[in-house]
Amino acid sequence: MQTRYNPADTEEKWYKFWEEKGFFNARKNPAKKPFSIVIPPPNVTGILHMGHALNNTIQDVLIRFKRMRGYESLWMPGTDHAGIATQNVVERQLAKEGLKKEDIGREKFLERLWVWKEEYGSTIINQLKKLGVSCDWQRLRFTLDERYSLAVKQAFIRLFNKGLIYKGNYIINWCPRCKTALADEEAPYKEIDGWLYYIRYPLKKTPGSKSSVPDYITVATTRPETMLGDTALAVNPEDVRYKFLKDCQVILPLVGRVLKVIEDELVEPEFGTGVVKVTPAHDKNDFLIAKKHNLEFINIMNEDATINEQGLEFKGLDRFGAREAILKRLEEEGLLEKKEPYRISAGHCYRCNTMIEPRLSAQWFVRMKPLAKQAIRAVEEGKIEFYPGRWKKVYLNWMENIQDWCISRQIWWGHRMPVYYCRECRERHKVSESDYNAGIIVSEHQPSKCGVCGSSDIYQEEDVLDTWFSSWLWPFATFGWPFESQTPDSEIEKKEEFEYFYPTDVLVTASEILFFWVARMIMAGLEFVGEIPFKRVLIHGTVRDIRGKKMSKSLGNVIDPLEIINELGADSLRFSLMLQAGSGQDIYLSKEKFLVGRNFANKIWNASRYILERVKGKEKEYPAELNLEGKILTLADKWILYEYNRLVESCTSFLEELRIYDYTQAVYEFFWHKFCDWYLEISKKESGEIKGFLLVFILDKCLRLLHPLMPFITEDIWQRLNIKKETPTLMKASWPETLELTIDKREIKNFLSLKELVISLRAFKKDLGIKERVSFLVEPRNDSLSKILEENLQWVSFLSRIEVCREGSYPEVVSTATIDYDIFVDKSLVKDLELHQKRIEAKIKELAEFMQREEVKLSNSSFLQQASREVVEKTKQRLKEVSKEVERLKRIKWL
RNA sequence: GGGCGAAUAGCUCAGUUGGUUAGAGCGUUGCGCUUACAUCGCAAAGGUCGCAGGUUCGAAUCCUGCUUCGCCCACCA
Repeated sequence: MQTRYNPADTEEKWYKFWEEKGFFNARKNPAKKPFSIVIPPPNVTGILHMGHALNNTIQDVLIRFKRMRGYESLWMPGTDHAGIATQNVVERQLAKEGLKKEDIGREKFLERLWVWKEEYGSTIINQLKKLGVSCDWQRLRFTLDERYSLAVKQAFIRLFNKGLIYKGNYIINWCPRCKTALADEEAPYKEIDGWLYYIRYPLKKTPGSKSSVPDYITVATTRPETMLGDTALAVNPEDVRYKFLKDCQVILPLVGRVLKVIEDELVEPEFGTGVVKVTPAHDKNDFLIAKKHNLEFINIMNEDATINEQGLEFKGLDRFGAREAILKRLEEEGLLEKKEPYRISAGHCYRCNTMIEPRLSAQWFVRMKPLAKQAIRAVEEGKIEFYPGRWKKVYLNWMENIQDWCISRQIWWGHRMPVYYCRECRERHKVSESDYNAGIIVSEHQPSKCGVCGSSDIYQEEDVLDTWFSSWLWPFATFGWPFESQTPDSEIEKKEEFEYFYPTDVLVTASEILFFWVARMIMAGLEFVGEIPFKRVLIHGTVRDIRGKKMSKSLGNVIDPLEIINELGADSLRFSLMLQAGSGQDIYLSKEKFLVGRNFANKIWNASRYILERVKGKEKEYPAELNLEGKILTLADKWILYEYNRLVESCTSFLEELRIYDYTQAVYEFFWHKFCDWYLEISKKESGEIKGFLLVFILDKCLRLLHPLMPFITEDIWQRLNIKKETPTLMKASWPETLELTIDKREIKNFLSLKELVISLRAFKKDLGIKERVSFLVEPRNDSLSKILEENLQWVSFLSRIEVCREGSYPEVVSTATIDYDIFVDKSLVKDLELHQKRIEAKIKELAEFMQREEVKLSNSSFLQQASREVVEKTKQRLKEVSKEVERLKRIKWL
């Protein structure tokens, strides 16, 4: 074994071994309890970033832990077709050839998309493998797989038949670059700097009205270009300032249209001038008002957000160009009163960041309220739990205010909607804006003729479904649902497999997709299979750079996990992430932070190297389990076994409670600072008949406990151990159980006091400026301690780098003390007493202050009466001990 | 506008029903090649737990208010 751990030597080798031997695969196994997780399917266009690394490491830790604990542990992998994102990639490819997708047509374009998918679609999967994830790759799914597509169609049909899907003309978020509708969740608001423009709309007095009217009325707007589509002005009904508007006509500048004047509570009299221009086809609010007041809808834009023929002279300009042109014209006509700087919040496409254009168009929607109902109940009743629990509120808050979901997309890459139209029926009905259901046939396959009129002139809906409309079925569609309508392609798509593994146990995700995905999966699970999709939801933080900025390519602040894997190893990456992933907090990363993992891996490597060399050739094969009968254990042996037991217990319960950080911390602390720093060091001076076995035993168990975190290095070392192994791989080895130990607590205390003695000696020596290995006189406070010191003298001397004397005659001594031992050294050897004196004085002061506080407490009758007896006893005991300590420290000062 | 969260050592964070002298990692300072490991070991410095009240015998922990920061939601022209 080399003196340094080299991950490159091990990682690929072991991953291949695991995968080829089928260790990742999970199948229905009645002898075992199931444990399952479905992966949040990465976009097929994705490349591994730190967020994936974090998310998947957490899942792998849980999956590996449960597998070792004896569960049939399934991790279902797959990728998401990511409609817009993937289409964009191939569109860019086409653009390089000077082509648009329309040039080659839908069919050819989709062909190219599949070619792309076949070539690059497994990139992210291969990268995940480098991370060490133990997914059941035989089950790899893709949301556009044939079988999966069937599930999507079925889901659509079922909802449609229940009346939960409808088509309608509404204002939706339109991305003029992607040329598609987007769901509200896909169009997050961002604040940008803009202006609030004050525009004068000329007034004309109507014949017969008495009041005097001004020449114009001023309207404030942030989007002057939409005025081309204005059909009314609105004021608040309570606003007395504008009552006169009833008596006049408002003329829309530049266009000349006469506008209605309406009153609506939605108008805020304090904002701007208190008069709102109403553009029903280009603003969500205006749309609602227009519906209420029966206004005319005028669409002034094309799908690429250029002005259409409704825009008169501005036709052909894009929306921002039109704004400039209109402002210029208004200014020329003296109708632009002023402008004020104003922060506008506007939706932006989550795929390409283009500013959203609210657009009136015919789209498909899912009625969410009925679906949300049971999904709310499931969480309220605790059937699904969030970790950390605070997300429950966020979830409920969103669900209770849920809006209908726009699921149609005007793109080509995706599940084309299972909707067909009968041309005859539609023409006969002269389909109007309000009657979208005429001539609609919803069906899995294209019907040969119309069920109503018998016509065979039937065509399919052009739109595809929102990608999330397929992802929300993920926890059951991946198993091959629906089972009724098809025969399984293979044994892993059998209904029994689904029934065994579903509901899944934990869903691990970042908070960003709580609404996009998690909430919707809960609704889908309950709606389509009548059962929650997962029992627990673990929400981890977002990965950020060291200054707290989200990592993104455009900011240039990404830390590439693959680079970390190449430089430091996957285990280092995994461990470092888990150690920082706190309790769902965002994590702030810099490259240096990954050194913790590398250093720890190296520590494991070297500790193992030491042990393996030490026991080399001693035994042919060590037994797997500990039999201590008739064996003599040293104090250190007992202590490490005692600590080991505590470790096993806490690791197990931490992992069961999804407290991965605590688990990581615990196993790190034990291995490095207890096992290596103390037990291994002591073992250098302590032999004993079973020392070798104990070292191997603890190492074996630590490798098991560490395996979920650091699968590669642990497997590599474990394979070198000469113990009796129950499986060919550590992956499938059993998770450690606590030992039945009969260890007297006093012995642990005695060990700890020796440990404290060593620490005091080291500090004492340093304080006094003694570098050489000189003799110290150590006097135990009682006889039994005296015996203990005698027995452990060797390692105490060794670890404290002094000669421990039990008898000595010092003419002049300096002394210090621990609770149980007094320590003396010949004054002539002391080089620097001052530092030591100062520290002792400081310590005395600190303890005296503490004592005072405790004394006050104990003289307080309410404390004595009301605090539990246990607490009072403890306080008294503590005070006694501290006062003893102070006495001793004071004595030292006089020497 | 509504909701959620955070504020603890120079930095990043633990601190689970209120009860040892508030912890760790990194960083800093000093010492050290001792039978694995300098990607190491040892020792040390460093904190009125954001502010102000309140509850309590006792508050980093519970309550109220305030300040600062972050996130999410919303039909803020």
